[in-house]
Amino acid sequence: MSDPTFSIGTKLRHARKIKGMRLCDLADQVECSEGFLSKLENDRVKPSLQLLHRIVAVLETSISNLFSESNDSIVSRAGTRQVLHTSNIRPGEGVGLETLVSPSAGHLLFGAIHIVRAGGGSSGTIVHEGEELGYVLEGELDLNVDGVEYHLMPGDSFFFPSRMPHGYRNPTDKETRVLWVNTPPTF
Amino acid sequence: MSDPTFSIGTKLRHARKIKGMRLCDLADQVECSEGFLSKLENDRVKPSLQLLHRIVAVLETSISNLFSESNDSIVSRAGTRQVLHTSNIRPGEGVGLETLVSPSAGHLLFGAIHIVRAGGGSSGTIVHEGEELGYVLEGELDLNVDGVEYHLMPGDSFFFPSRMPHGYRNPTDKETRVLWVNTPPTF
DNA sequence: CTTATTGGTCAAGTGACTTGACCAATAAGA
DNA sequence: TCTTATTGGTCAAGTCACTTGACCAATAAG
Repeated sequence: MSDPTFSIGTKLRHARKIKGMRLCDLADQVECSEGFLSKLENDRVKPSLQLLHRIVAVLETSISNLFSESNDSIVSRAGTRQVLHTSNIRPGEGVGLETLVSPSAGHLLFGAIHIVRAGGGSSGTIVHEGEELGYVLEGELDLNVDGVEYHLMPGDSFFFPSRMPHGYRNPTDKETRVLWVNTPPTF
Repeated sequence: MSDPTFSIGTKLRHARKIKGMRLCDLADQVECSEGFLSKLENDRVKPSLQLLHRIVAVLETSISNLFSESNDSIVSRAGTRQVLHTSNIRPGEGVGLETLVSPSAGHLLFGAIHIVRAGGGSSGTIVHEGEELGYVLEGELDLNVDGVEYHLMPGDSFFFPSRMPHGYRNPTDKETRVLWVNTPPTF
């Protein structure tokens, strides 16, 4: 009822997974033993603050992030989300706004972002492992997956493995809003 | 450009993961070797149709499902989704409709469903592994996670580990629509 | 000056998956 | 017909990432 959403160990493990590191990689960089990190992620030991500091530095998170009870971060409110990018990628390609739907950047098996694009906004083409799912909340979207073009309307959705080359654009001059979910690699 | 979305091996692996089985479990039930299944899931061998038949039987999928090119199942259209439940759980609790947003039931690292609930519709409380994310598309939702009640409006979202006891209901007599994403256990 | 406690190390163990050597049964070639 | 491939597998050893338990130095407490 008042437990933090995730234990310290779980948060650390997720933060590590998101960076695609193994225990031995982290142990190398942090300069401590792999076994100790394992116990740490399973909440079997308490680290010193010195060590914890080195760990969060490597994992690019913060100690406060680890310790935040963040009970309320179970719910994320429409207007209050953390901004990831305010992209204005290339001239004439419109603007975009990406905000974080899943809480506290990381510590997750999958993540979701809310994307708003106006006036022809487009994206690059990224290829990686994992899977991608999107749901068009508002407006229209031209999605290109593996060379095939799909035109999506509100309520339409898509799903594909991340390794398929993909990109998208807003073909209209109205705003398009998309909820985009994907997995980090190698979970 | 015309590859199937997933290879046979990947589909088989996902189907197995969804059932929470290890290679040795499947090998036991199918009565073949673990090594061969490993090679099969990595697309290094072709099985006989007899063997494949036994495998899909255990995994509760079908051969046609494995071989479907399903290029177009990358996109799922608003009105055309597969219905999972048409629930009318208990008298006085309203009705619900759950449709599948992610394609072809299974073979996925995570899945998404679209939930529509009218007039006080509620859900049971399930506890399992994994993580849950939801986004309120329309209407209002009362979400209960680990004994704490949250009231959500359109555009609000939630995220929590599946092991926290959770349930939800529609507190209004209007329709509520939610996009719900979660992971199968043990990925 | 003992005796705990804290914060670690190290090496062996484990679970799940992968790999390579091998093999029986059918198919094909001279 | 008698080799010779090819197909569809088995089996045991190997690997990878993680876990576990025995141990240990340094500080704290009785």
